Parts: sequence; C-alpha cells; structure tokens
Amino acid sequence: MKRSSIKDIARLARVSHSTVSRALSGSTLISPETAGRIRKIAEESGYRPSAAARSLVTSRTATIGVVVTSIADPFAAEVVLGIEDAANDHDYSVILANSNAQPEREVRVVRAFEERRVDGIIVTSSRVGAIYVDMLSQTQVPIVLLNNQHPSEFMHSVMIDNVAGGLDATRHLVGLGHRRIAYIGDRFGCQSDTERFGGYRSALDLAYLPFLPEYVAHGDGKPDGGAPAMESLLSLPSPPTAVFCYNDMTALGAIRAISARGLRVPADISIVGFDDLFFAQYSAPPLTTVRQPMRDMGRLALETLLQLLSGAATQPNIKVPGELIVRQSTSAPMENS
Amino acid sequence: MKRSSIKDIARLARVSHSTVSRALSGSTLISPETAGRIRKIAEESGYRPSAAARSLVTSRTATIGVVVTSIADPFAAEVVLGIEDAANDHDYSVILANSNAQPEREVRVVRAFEERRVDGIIVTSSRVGAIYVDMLSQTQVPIVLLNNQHPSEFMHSVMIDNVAGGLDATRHLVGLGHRRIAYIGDRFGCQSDTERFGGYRSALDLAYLPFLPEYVAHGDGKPDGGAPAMESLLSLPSPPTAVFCYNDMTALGAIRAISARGLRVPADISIVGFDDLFFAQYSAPPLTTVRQPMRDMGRLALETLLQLLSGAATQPNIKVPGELIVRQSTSAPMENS
DNA sequence: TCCTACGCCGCACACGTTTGCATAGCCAGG
DNA sequence: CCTGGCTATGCAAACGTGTGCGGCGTAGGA
Repeated sequence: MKRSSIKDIARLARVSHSTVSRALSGSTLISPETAGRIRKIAEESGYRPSAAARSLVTSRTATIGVVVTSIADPFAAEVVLGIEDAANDHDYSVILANSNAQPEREVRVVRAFEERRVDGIIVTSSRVGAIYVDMLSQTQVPIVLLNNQHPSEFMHSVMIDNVAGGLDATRHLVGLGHRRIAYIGDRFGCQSDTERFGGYRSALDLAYLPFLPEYVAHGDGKPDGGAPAMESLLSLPSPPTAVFCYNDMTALGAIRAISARGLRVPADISIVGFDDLFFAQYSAPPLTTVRQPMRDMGRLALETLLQLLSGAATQPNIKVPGELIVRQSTSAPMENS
Repeated sequence: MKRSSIKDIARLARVSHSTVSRALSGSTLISPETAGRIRKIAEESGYRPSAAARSLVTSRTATIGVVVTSIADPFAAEVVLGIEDAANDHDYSVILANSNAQPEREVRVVRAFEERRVDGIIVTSSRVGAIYVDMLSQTQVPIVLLNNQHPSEFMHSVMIDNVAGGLDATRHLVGLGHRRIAYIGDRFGCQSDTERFGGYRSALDLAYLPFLPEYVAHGDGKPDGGAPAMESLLSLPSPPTAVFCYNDMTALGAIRAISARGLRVPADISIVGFDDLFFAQYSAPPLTTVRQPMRDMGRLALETLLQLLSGAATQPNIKVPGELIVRQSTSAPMENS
C-alpha cells in the first residue's frame, strides 16, 4: 500500500488539494474549522508530505550537507553532534559525508550534494587545498568552514582561537614555575599548528623566557607521532620540565614516551594538550588541556549557515575562545630543576 | 543564475528532453553519437540532475536514514563510518540523526525520515523499547538493526557474537593461569550484557572453575561506573586476580580504581575489555580486549539493507565474530595468588 | 435593491524528471 | 513498388507539492 498523498487527504476531507496544502501550512486563508478538520484527517491517516515534491516547487530542501574527513575522528564527531542537534531544532536534516581525504571521494561528495540540492554546506577541519574549495564554491550554495586549515577570504568560517589557546596553555605552565617549556607541533605545518605555536612564543616573550629552537619537536597529530618527538626532547642535555602539545593525541604519545623512560607525569614533566577530547579526562594522568567547545562550534556553524540562508548579515569569520582545563598532568616543576 | 535543467541541455543539443534523459542514463535507445554529444554538453555546462525530481517519479531516493543515540559515541562513529563508506560505493547518501535517547527526538527523526522518503533505515545500538520500534516499522521501509538491545523477530539485524566474545575473553584469562576471575557488567541489564556474562560463565564451567556471585559487579558502561564496581571487588577478602569488563569504558574505570589503590595492571590484576575502541591501544597499559569489527559491521548493515531493497533473499539475523586482541593489560597471575 | 468588499475556496500551472507509446525514417525482402 | 520491421527520436502523462488568480457566496453600506 502506497503512502497517501495530499490528494488522498483532499478526497477524504471533500476539499481541493490546495486547501489541504494551505490548511497544513497554517495559512490564514482557510477557515479555522476546515483547517482543524483537515489536520485531524491528515493526522489520522498518517499523512507525511513528500519533501521531494515540496522542494521541487519551493527549491529549498531543508537539508544541509556536512563533510568531514572521517566521522571516526572524535573531534569531528563532537562537531557533527552539535550540528545535527541544532539542525534538528530548526527542522533541517543533515546528510553526512566522509571525504577520507581522498580527492576522488571529494568530487563524489560534491556531486551528491549538488544533485540533492542541499541548502548549505559545512566542512570541518579539512586539510584539503584549493581544488576542493573551488569545486565547493562553484555549487553556489552557502558554505561555512569549521577549523579549516585554508580559510578562504570569501567564505564564512568558525574557528577556535588557536593563538589565545596556545598562550593560555603556556602561561599556565609559566605560572606553575616552569622555565624550560617545550612545544611539540604538527609536522604538516598546518595553520592551527602555526597559530598555537604563535601563542606559545608570545607566552614565552611575556614571561621574558628565551625561545630555544631545540625545544620544538614535531609529531603527526597522533600518539605514534607524539612519542618519538617527546623522546627527542628527553634526549636533550637539558630536557624541558614541561611540554605544550599541539593536541591531545600528541600529548598521549608524549606521556607514553615519558612513562617508557621511567619518568612520571607531572612529577618529572608536565604535559598540556589541546582539544579536550573525551578521553583526556580518562588518560593517566587526566590531561590538562585547552578545551575546544566542539559541540557549540558545530551549533554555531549551523546557525551561521542558516543566517546566511535567510539573507541576514553575518559576521564572516567567527573566532571562539578555548578554555584551559587544568587536570593532573601539570604541576610545579621539581625543586632541583 | 539558476541551475540548468534537463530542458536547457535539450535546447543546447537540439533534441527533446527525453532524449537527454535517456542519453545520460545510458539507454541503448539512443545512438552512440547523439549520446556522446549530449553527454559532452551536459558535462560542459555542469548539469546535475535534480534528485528530488527524479525520486518523485521513481519513488526511490537513494538515501538511507541512520539513527544513533549519539554520534559522539566512539562505537557509533566507527559504525557510521562503515555505513557511509559502503553507501558511497553504491551511490547512496546517508542522512544522520541523533536520537539522544530522547523520545521526543525520536518521533521527530522518524517523521523526518518519512517525509524524506528514505529507502531504508539503520538504527544502531539503541536501548529504546517497543514504541520506537513500532513507529519505525510502520514506516514500511526496510530496517536493519545493529547491535540493538531489543532485536525484534521481524526485523533484520547484524549483531556481534557476545557469547563467543565473552567466552574468548575469559578463556584467555583462564589460559594465563587465573582462577579468580571476576566480571563487571552493565547495571541496566541489557541483552549484550547478559550474553557476554553468559560467555564468561561458560568459560568458567569449561575450566571447572566455580562461579562465585560475589565476583560479579556492575558499572554503567562508562568509566565512572566501572571504577566503583572495581573498588567493591578489591574490597573482597579474596579479591580476583583478573577481571573481564563489559566494555572498554568500564575497563578504563576499573584500571583507574586499581591504580588509585596503588596496585598495578597487569602485575597485580589483569583486565580485559570489550569493543576495542580506538583509545584502547593508548590506555595505560594498552588494553587487552575483544574487538568488534565496527566498520565492517556498518558496511554489512548497509549491504544487508541494499539486498533487502533489491528484493534478494537475505539472512535475517547476522552474527559477526569478535576478535580477542591481546595487549598489555593481561598477564599470568602472581605466584602467591 | 444594488454595489462593494471580503472571507473562503478551487482551478490550473509550475517545478524537473522518467517512461510508455507513437512516429518518422530507413532498409531489406518479397 | 509495397510492406514489414527496426532504429532513433519526440510527445505527453505522471509523480506530489505550492501558489497566483479568479470565483462564489455572504454581509454590509448606500
């Protein structure tokens, strides 16, 4: 048995389908009694208007496309949660696509979004370059970038304040009394890395601490890259007493390397991460880190998109502040350091 | 400037729009030359057929709805990755919805799926009961459940083999020489908990080890529930030397409680989890656990759904095996135990 | 009584596809 | 030369909505 259409409801209510349409959309053109009667019938027969037919005439789909490199990335997952949550509030649906950082996948994704006529697109924390962004911008629909590494001048974006975050993290270490503070960055030299590093340097300057190039190592944003980077720092003649890591994953690797040497966090070395992924509070020890309000950022991205759709004026580049979460991976340095 | 429609292409190619439609869909009714010419023109003008218009006539949307309790749950995220990946291979799009375990959200989700006329639905690891499932089944579209706690007789499902997993995990501990083996379950008594516990009991029986009720504690599936459960076990006059935990999150809490007592994993107590969430390999120590092939399960769910759509005969209830991953959280018990 | 205004509703078109059916052209066989 | 069949294409209907416009009935004012 097929789904009932608007005409079926019209027949049941002995009115034209136009009247049904208006009644269900709350038009004042219909008398309250008729409208009520129609709504009742529609309800009882479980009528669901076809989104496809509707969007065919309205040329809006109430759908937004979200592309992430991988939804299995905990950061992306939190962001998408925020997006979907907000979308639901506004009666929008989200269609999700993983690019997997594969160009071939990216063109398929864009194609799918175009065919489905999504009203807008959100792309989060993508490393991808100009080609992709070009393709996207040709689709003529509003796009909001979230923590993108190549924020284009012409697109709207919501980004974490990396500089302030790096600054806060490092100042926290300075405040604890550390003077030999290292940084483990991301070897791909993406923009967020540069900015967090910038915050780190500023904090050193502010505390009149010298910047030592040997105190900078590079991981790959994951634990397996953070560990060797930490090892190289530990091999220094005068190793650091504290390390600010590009992100939590890197910090995890650093802690592993420290433990492997028989040293302890934070007794021997303090560690601070960035992101506050959910496992940061469950690591051993629980990680001091700069929290990105991922869920709120997702929500913000969606609401920016909706404003864009409504034609309202919007701030093109939104920068959200991080928040330093102090846990047990940082403490004052040992006396004899 | 509006998107070009099939008629625009038809005008450019000096043919009727039907011919364009057929040419692009690869119909043999069109001569190769004309088809090629049309395809070239369509390509150049960046034509994208409207999925809405198409599905209006074909009554298929090439879209499947996926509902998870929360995409921020690492398990769900991996599953959705597999689903989306497979969907992409088959030119399907997935629209994602979080139920957040809120009934009110659930009805909105179902409604949205109905209006969008999704071709099928996958719902993963949901605790929700009969009402929701009823609503869903009334939509008349194929549904595949993934690791659902209330697998209905009438629906297709793909589930992890909880019994075998629990059996393997416990036998691993037995094999290491442990004789006092405890189980930390989930206090909500969901089906997966019952089954894993069943595997645990079978392993004890197989090894002629007595089952001691005091060796069973209950968490809440998260670290904060696992910790107190572990504490209660540690307070026993003769505490266990090994613990099989309902899942990795619980195991994380257990390890935390053990460390808090000044004991060590696995030297004093061995721990094995379930799931193999990505952080299991990064915990301290790296966790021995039963791996669920989450990504493959997602892919499998989608392909089952597609088979259902094509009318092919399918196995209604698929059970996939887990795999014991031995890491460093398990070892032989101490001599004097 | 007639005209006007207004409240309520239906007619018909449009949106962009797919597809059954008709048809025009062509070629071959009788 | 006629006919039949095959190939390539066009015509038109249909999918389910939203919406401009016109119409009908009624009420109220002149």
